[in-house]
This record gives sequence, C-alpha cells and structure tokens, in this order.
Amino acid sequence: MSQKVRVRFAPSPTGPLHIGGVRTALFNYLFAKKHNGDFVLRIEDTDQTRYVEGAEAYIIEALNWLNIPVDEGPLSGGNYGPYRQSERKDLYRKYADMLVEKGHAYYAFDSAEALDTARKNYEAKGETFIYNWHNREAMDNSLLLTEDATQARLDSGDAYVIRFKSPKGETLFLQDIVRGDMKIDTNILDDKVLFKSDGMPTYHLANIVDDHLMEITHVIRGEEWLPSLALHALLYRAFGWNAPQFAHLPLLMKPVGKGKLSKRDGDKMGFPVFPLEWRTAEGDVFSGYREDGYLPEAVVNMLAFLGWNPGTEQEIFSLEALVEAFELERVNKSGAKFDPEKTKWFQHHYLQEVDDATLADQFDSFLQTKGITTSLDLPVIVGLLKERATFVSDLWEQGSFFFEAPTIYDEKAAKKAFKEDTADILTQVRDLIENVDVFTSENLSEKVKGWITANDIGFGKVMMPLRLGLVGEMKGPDVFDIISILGKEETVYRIEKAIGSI
RNA sequence: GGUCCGUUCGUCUAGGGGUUAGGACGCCAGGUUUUCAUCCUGGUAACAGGGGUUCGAUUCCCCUACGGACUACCA
Repeated sequence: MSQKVRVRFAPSPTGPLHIGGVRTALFNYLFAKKHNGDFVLRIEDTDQTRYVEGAEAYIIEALNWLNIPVDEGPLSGGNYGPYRQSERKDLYRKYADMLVEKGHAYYAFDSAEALDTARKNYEAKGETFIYNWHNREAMDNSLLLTEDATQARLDSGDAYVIRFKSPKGETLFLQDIVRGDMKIDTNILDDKVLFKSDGMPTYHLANIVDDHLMEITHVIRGEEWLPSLALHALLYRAFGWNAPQFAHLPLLMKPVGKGKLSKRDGDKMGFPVFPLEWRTAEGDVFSGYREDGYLPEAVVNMLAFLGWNPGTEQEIFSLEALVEAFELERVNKSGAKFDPEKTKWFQHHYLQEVDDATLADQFDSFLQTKGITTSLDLPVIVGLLKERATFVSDLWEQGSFFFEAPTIYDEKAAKKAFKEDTADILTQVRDLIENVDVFTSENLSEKVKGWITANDIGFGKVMMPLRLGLVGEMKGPDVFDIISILGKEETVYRIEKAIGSI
C-alpha cells in the first residue's frame, strides 16, 4: 500500500512571491490534488536578517486569490505543525547533534573573516576553495580536536557552526522526475553549514528535517535547487531516512534579454511579475496581476502552460481540468520566457466567460472611481462591449460614449463622414427617430434602413455620420443598439450637436 | 573559474529514426460586422553547429557553441 501523497510549498518570507514561485505552488497543488494528496504550506523563515514584514500574509493572500487552497499551513493548521520554521527552532538542534554523534557532521569554529581569507588565497592562485576533505584539516574545526578539547571550546562560548561531513570519492546516482538520472561525484561537494552560529538551522537542515517530519512524499521545487540535490540525498542517508521523490521545475526567464525573471523586470517592461501589488517600506510599488485587472483563472491557466502541457491541443483549462490533466512527467526541462501577450489572450478568453451582471457590477465600481453614476442598463451595455474587452477597464475604453456625449469628433473620420449634404441627411434622420415609438434596436434599424432604401441615399452617407455623431469615433457596437440604449432624447441631442459642428 | 542542467518557428510548445515537422500567442492578408474590436479563413516562421551510428537522422551518441542555475553561517 502506497502512502498518501503529501507535497509542500515552502517559500521564505523575504518579499512578495513572484510568479515563478506561484507556478511552483500551483504545480505542487495540481500534483497533490491529482493524487488526492495534501498540499502543505510551510514558511521557511530561518534567516531573521532577511525577514520582511507582510511577506507571509502576501503569500497566503496570493494563493487565496488564485483559488489554490492550502490543506495545512500556518493559518490553516494541521497535524504536522507548527508550519513556520522559526516556531520549530528548538527541534532542529537535536537533529544536528544526531549527525555529529553519528560522525556525519562536525563543529567548525572558523570565523567569517578566516573563511574569506582562505577563499581569497585560493582565488589568487587560480584555484577554488572547497571546505571539504581537500581542506578541512587546514581549518579550525572539531575534526582536528579531541572530544575534550572540542567540548572545552564549546563550553567557553566560542562561536561555531555545524557542518556536514561530505564523503570522499563516491559517485552518487540521483533521480529526478523531470530531469531523469544524474551522476554526481561527491568530491566536488563542500561541507555545507547545517546549523548557524545564531542558533538557527540553515535551509538544508531545516528542509530535510521538516520534509521528513511532515511526511512529504514529493519535493517539487525550482531548478535553482538542483545543485543541492546531492547534499539533500546525502543528508537523508546520514539520518537513515527514506528520501522523498524530487522534481525540479524549469525556471521562468525574462521575456526579453537574458537571465531568470527578477522583481524589477515587470514594471520596467510594462507587465506584472507579481500576483498581487506589493508596496515596499521604501515606498516602491510593484504592480500585481490582480490590481491590473487580470482574472485569477487567466493567471493560473497561463502559469500552468509555462513548462507543462497536456500533450493535446487544448489550451484552455480550468483549475479543476488542470488537476485532472496534470502530470509531472510532462513537465519539460528547459527554462521558459513568459509572454505577456499570451497572458492577455488568456485573460480575454476568461473575461468573456464572466456573466454580464457580474461584469456590470465591476464596471459600475470602475465608473464610480470616475465619478460617474448612470441610470443606463449596465448589464446590457456590458454584453455589447464585452467581446472587445480584455479588462474591465477596456469597457470604459470602448464604451465611455454611453456615459459622456462626444465633445470632439475623430478628425480623420469626420473628414470622411461629414460631407456637404450630411447636415441635411442627419436632420431628416433626427426627425425620423423622434417619431419612432417602439424604441428597440430592431425597430429602429428597420425604420432607418427602410428610410435609407426608400430614398435611395446610400448606407454609408447615413450610418457613418450617425455613428460619428453618437460615438465621436468610428468604433463601438451596432448603431441601433447604441441608439436604443441612449434613448430618444439623448440621441436627438447628439445628432443635433453633430449637425451643429459640421 | 568549477560543477550540474538545458537547446524545435520571435515566444510557449507537440512530435520523434523515414512527417508536407503539428498547435497556440504575435505578426500579415482576406472574409464577417455597411464602424472598430471580436470571430472565421489563410499566410509568415523552427529542429544551434560539427562529427559519428544508420540504408536513412531533427530524433540515438560524442564534441563545440550558446543559454541557465549553483558555487554564503540566503533561501
């Protein structure tokens, strides 16, 4: 009987989560749910110096916004808590000691300066300093001391760290679900610090201990951790624990240029790299998908397709459909530049799926920020405008004329539409419209088109100036739809205004 | 520098020893909408290079180039 799938998303609260991190969370969630497993959120805050106020709350809010529910976490609770490493602090020391006792780790007293000097000296010789069997006997650690001498130094209060004693001359065979098999020579591994002089564990120790204690079965994380895989495998072995399975996700890259996506990229190039807006203590503002008007469904769908695909030609996937289709085996190996244009395409698609009443409410809020209140039928207007909108704000872009009569007429269009006989024609159209009783789009259309045909005027001569007078530009929904919404009085007013400015 | 990972249209990608190398975004053109957008149709455009293996390689192997990650008492 196989054990229940448990995965974790383990961000460190050093700032806002960017979309690369969000994607890692999403893939963890999809994998967990696909296998009816648990999705755990663990906050890795072992570095007090980098702790950023509000970052944890941001992470949780971002996951909430995207509808990626956490089964266990600092707020949700669970049977494996606490879920903040800072609150598990006391637990790690025991495991570090265990490794020392077993001979897999040792105390090192080297100061940061001494380490620095050693590195510089090697560098000067064109060599690389590695703190492992190559050099550890030249450094200041318990491997050179008797047990008593070590204890004496510990007792005297000397600052120390605990380092992992990496094995010499071994070849490790590692497995990764997305990368396949890898061979690593342990000689190139250095003796990583497991326990810091400030009494906190490093990522490597805390991570392995927590994953073990929380019974994590699959570690799905970014490719930046791939070089640490050997160390982690060694750590599991040293503890005598079964290691979870690993899957390293390809990185998200800048849309243009080189390198992995970074915080500043987005606003520099005009698209968000964060799910939610983030304001720093210094007053910098980084834009977020939510505040920019994106739907969480669009962001999720876009993110899912960065480094993964279902192997079919289907591209539109709800979260539920993603859970159904997701397979770690179909995650690809190479980094992906993400394309803001494709994100907009997804957004346009999902906006079309929002019903008119809901969209009308949002549009109403938008209008209120502009100080506009209206008695017009917003759901109907939204229904007319929706297909040409990607964001709610586009509804204004496309349909502001419903609420504000045009004050100027597009110059190029006016040149084409407003001719010598236009004033005369529009006057007749106005009279015609004034006499229409059933003010529906269909009836209006029938009356005006009938009149045009009967008088053999030519559609362009009527429709173009009429639209321009009503809208101010050559854009928007069907003219008769517009007229029926505007109402007789407003329509007549706008036509007369147009006549006056020809 | 060292270690590891990667490389199919501009971008996201499918595919896999013999294919007209498929789709999507973008872009271009046409159609619909007597407007614009949407939408529909079509078009543009790719196997990094060099060696092998093979009857045949984009696909398998090696090398090179390029890209990326890591190389902290950060995660």
